[in-house]
Amino acid sequence: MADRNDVLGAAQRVLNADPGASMTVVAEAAGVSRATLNRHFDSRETLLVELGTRSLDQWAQRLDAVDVEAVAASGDAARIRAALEDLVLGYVDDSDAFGFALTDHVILANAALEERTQALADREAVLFAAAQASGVLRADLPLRWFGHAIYGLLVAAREAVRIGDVARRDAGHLVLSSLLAGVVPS
Amino acid sequence: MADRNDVLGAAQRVLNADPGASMTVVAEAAGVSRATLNRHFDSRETLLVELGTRSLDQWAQRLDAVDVEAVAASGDAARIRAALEDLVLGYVDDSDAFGFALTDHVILANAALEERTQALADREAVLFAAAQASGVLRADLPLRWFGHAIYGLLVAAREAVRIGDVARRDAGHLVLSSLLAGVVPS
DNA sequence: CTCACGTGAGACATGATTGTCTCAAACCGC
DNA sequence: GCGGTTTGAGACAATCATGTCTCACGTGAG
Repeated sequence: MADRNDVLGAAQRVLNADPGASMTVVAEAAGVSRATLNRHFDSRETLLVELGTRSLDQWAQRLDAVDVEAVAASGDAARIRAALEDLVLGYVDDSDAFGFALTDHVILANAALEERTQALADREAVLFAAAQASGVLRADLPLRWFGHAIYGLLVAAREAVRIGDVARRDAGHLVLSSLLAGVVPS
Repeated sequence: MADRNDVLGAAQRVLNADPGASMTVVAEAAGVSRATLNRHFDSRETLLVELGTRSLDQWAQRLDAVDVEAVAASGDAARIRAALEDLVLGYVDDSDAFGFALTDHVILANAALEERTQALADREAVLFAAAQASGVLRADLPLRWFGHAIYGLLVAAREAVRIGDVARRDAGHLVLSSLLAGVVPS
């Protein structure tokens, strides 16, 4: 029997491939009838929002995993740098599964999710601020830019892998290296 | 009277704000009846594809403007570097108007557009290759990655401006600086 | 065995969007 | 001014995804 969570997982896979997939397609992919799909999720939006929530959960988990607040508070440049790298590499891994949430309009338009996104961005910003203070990140860039830049490179990596321009296993390194050092030789 | 081109411009503005806008909304924004809109464009897809074409035209124009082929052939590091900067700054300007085409699924799914996108990416790649050869770009990154990275940062900048995290006039510098030098102090 | 429960299949109404069509009015060049 | 052309307004059919509902079936617990 397909667990509610299994359904969610299948939906994630399908929508990741085609964000416009209909409920019928999602149901088929989940090996479940459309009726059952609607028993689990009142509406399409409910499903999308839940998936958005899932991706934010994952984001939060990444932040927890590196213990951003503690690392930021430490002011230790080496720790901050390491946390930053872990974080970005983790994001790249996640973008594989949650990537569609990065650009899906239904998800992006949801007020609750947007609010939570802001909250998570704030948590992240604390790390960025500490990084700037300790010389790990450039102080001449706006604090808020770092998050966006990472986001953009995630979108880029996802697309590059999809197209076949870069191997999946290289994506993490490319994002991290480009982000930190840029594309010009030093 | 609304010229066909005016309509296209209005459609661009509307869809830039809301990529899911209906034909009715587009027509209203263009100050034209839905009937007339459909006289200009057979279908919604036709309209989208035309807008996609427009954005690719703009891209091509940017490549022409810096004369990529000639610059690449010159092998002159300074010229290459300058062209690269002009190109990216130009893209950032364009992303303001054409940005929605960056992520719209109807446009991205169109075979003809995708083909042309590849062709333009190829033209761009020539410059990147010359840049790598002349030491302007890192040789340890895959050639194809540069285009994606730029694309990603454009998406990032667009979003950052939309949110209000960065001022429009700063976007170009942020993208260029982050792309070239990275976010770590040198 | 039996009963409660979840499920699949499918019919159904609904709503939104799309593309077409018609007709009257406005507009254009001559 | 006239006749051809373009437009707006609105009706129209068709399509499609959605959400609801019913009913028969299978299963699993008691």
